[in-house]
Amino acid sequence: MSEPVRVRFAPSPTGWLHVGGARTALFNWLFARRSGGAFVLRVEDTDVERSSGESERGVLESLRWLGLSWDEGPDVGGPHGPYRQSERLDHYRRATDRLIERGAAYSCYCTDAELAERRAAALAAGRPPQYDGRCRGLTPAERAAREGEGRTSSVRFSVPDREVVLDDRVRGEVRFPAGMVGDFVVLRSSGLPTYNFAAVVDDHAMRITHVIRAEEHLANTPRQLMLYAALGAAPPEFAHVPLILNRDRSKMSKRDGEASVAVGDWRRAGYVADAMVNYLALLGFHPGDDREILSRAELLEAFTLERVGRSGSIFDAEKLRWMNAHYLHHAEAPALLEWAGDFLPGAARALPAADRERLVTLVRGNLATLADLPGELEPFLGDAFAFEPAAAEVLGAPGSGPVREAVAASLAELAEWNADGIKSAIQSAGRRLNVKGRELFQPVRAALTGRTHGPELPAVAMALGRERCLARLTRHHGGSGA
RNA sequence: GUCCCCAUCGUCUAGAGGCCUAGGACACCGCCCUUUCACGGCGGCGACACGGGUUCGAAUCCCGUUGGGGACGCCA
Repeated sequence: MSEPVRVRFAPSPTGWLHVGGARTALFNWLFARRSGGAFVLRVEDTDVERSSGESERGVLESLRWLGLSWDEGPDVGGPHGPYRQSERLDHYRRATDRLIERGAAYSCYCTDAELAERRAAALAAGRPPQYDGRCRGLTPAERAAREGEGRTSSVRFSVPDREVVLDDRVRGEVRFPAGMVGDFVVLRSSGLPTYNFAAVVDDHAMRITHVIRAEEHLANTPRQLMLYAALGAAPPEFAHVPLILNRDRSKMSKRDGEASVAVGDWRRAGYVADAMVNYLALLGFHPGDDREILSRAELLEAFTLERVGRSGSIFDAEKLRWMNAHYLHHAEAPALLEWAGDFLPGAARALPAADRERLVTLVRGNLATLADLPGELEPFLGDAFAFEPAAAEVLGAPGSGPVREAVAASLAELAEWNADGIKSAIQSAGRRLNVKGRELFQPVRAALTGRTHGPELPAVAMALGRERCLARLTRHHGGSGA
């Protein structure tokens, strides 16, 4: 009851951190931090073919970027290390020996080719593609014979023929009928453990109390429960969270035309971690009220497994974008500048700190991602521009329509441009041409800034490079005419 | 094929028998705000997969159908 909570996130370093993995990590982190428990990071690198140190570094880096700090892990150590499965082989070996001693596991001499052939045959015949258990009852003599042939062996678990009942924290009671799984491999012929076995041995050794993971592991759970029983260990609580889906509702994966699955890609595209965390938290979790924007503290305060849904969710890049824009729009200048990092153009970086802050504050309302920064800042930066020729070009350009004419008329009066003057210039042009002020002000300002901003803009723009703003104005209205 | 899971607007979701002529958000479509550093406000469109029960009453409970997904690996 009062046993301290210990949860873990166990990525396999075979690629970049997937948004689904990120959400699983986030839920674990939230659960741990909320209860004052420990969050353990364990690297499941038992697939030597696909695992790499580079991937591990990438995954850890993405996790750090998201701000999901861990208490124990391969980089920081801890009392139950090592935290990389490839460094825990002796644990698996010992557990395997224990299983064999108890008659709960046995050596299997079947080869990959034989197994694949039988699996295909079973499938073709409409039978479940399970291992048929043919090495289970081998006598010592038969085993010796096979070893004599030079066959290598793996170790399989003797699956007991009984129903397994799981009481899942998000799905409730789930019953798995007996006879559904065949004897599965726990230790490969290479000496490396398989996922189900390593996870059980480690979760037990690391004193994990709650296993919060994706629903794709639900079907693995009966196997793991049987292993806990055979090992004489008490299983942790399980909570299987629904999958994150592609548009076609299949498990989210990288494919053409779909949103990126890698957290790092979103980061590089100018998304900020707070928005990502907020968005991911709300995929499958609901705070219980109408809030959509929740800080980490609010998420922490609201999070419970009881409020995690049961059905899969499609990853909606549009909503993520909206949320990202929200965070950008509401960010204080220092935070925005910190987030901006490499997205900030060199010319802006060269500015005095006060100007830099003023500049980003000015354009932040127009940003959807940090990648919009260079474009939004461009009118205020860069080379000086000759105003007179540009203005002449606009005024002499063809085109018609009251708005365009009024814009041109305003421009003419902008020779004496200053912060107070722009509005009266626009208004007087509007009066002359009988066009509502709003219709004029909008396009002029939109042209100036790319979108909307208050009149302080001209003053700032003037200070930082008014010619450049005007260049933009002439581009927009000089070309499109009416 | 077998087992398991899931099922409310296009999408994320609220809803735990009457508060529902089903609420919020994104997107979309209109309208409004620009003597002011705030990036907003208002409105519209739009869903309980289907069929049976149970009940005075069902989006909510039960059964079935359909649909979708996941798992059945010496991947995790």
